[in-house]
Amino acid sequence: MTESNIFTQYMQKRNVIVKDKKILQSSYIPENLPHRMDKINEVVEIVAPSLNKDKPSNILIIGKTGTGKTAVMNYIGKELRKADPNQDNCAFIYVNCEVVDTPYGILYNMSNQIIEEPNMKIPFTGWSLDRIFSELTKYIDAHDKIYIIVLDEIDRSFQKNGDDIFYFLTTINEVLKYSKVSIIGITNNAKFTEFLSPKIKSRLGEEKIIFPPYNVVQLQDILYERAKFAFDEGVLEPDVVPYCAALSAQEMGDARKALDLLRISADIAERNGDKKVTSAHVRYAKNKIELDAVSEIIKTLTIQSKTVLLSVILNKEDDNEPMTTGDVFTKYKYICDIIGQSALTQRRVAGLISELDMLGIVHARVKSFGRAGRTKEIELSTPKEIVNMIKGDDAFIDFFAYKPPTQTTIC
DNA sequence: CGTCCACTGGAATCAAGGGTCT
DNA sequence: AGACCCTTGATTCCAGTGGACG
Repeated sequence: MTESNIFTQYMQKRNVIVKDKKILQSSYIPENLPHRMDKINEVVEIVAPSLNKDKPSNILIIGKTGTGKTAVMNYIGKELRKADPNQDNCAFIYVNCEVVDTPYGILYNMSNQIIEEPNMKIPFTGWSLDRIFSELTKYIDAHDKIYIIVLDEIDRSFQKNGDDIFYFLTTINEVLKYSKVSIIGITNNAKFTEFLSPKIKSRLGEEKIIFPPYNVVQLQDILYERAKFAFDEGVLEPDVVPYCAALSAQEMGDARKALDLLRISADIAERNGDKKVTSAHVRYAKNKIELDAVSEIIKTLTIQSKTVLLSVILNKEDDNEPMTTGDVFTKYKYICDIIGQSALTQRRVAGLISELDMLGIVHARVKSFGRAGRTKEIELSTPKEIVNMIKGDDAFIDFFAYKPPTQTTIC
């Protein structure tokens, strides 16, 4: 028995309604992937020869977020390891290009999964790409097996950095004598291949598999499949799963969102001390998720970006008219002046606005006013909570403390 | 129908800051 | 220590461009 501490009372009164939290994580790989057996079989059929040291075709997997692409690949990876426990014939490597989206980052990540000897690992910065390429090639060839490399969210990295890595990976087989590499690219952008150079395009897309979005019924099955193990009988009100499924089906059948929704709903119920999860919890969870997503993004913004955003907010508060890039820039310079921050060029600010637009924090569309020029019409599209968060940011304390000499109090 | 404004989009380039290697 | 390497954010330059106005 441990001594009591400040956590004991919490631990004792805590009511637990989720038996096993990790089952509800979207990263968890269930024993059984409902409505995806057909896709699994398609991939297995292509990949299977690797167990006999034959190189499988490269595969390009296309499908919207939350359609099970990653889950299927992880599942296959798990099975592949079961079939070849010592990885004598084939090694399965999974790299998510979204987390690390620089060429070096991807290569670093990938290489260190491939390279097992600790003293041969690649340092996380400092080397030239060429050097990694050649070390990696050498290492791979020395091990005489099939490497299956899964590149998740492949389009992310590509858009930013061109196709160097993919060129390397798709042509590496020409240099290899003993080992072979086969690539499985995962993308949620159906038009991804358009950007590729013809050579890479044909290599990468030797086989294409398309993952359609889930419909409501399928989403329900997926949720029930997990809920079965995560909750005791009767903890979920009967309408909870259908509600989660319905909400997520509206968002392009995203199973990850559906799971998040269920997990967070349960979390909230738990923290409230409720014995059951109800649709009210789900509504609350949906709200929380949306808010968290935006505030997470805001936290990672540069000070400059935040300043631009603040400028947009203030512009909107001054008058509700739609604003232009010029308006935002003027106000932006004004803010910079007060908080003593060097101001960027208009060009750069216009760029930052476009970035904020892509993140969905502001809404901007190009509009032409004929002779009066062409500009972006910018609207703010964030809830109050976020606005307050920006205003409360440390960087702007000085700004809000500052009172222009002529200013009269505004209520 | 052409002009011409006030930006946009893209590309090339720089500087600073992380690091390794010899 | 000095030579290199990669990444990121910012700067600079320049060629468009949609459409209201004349």
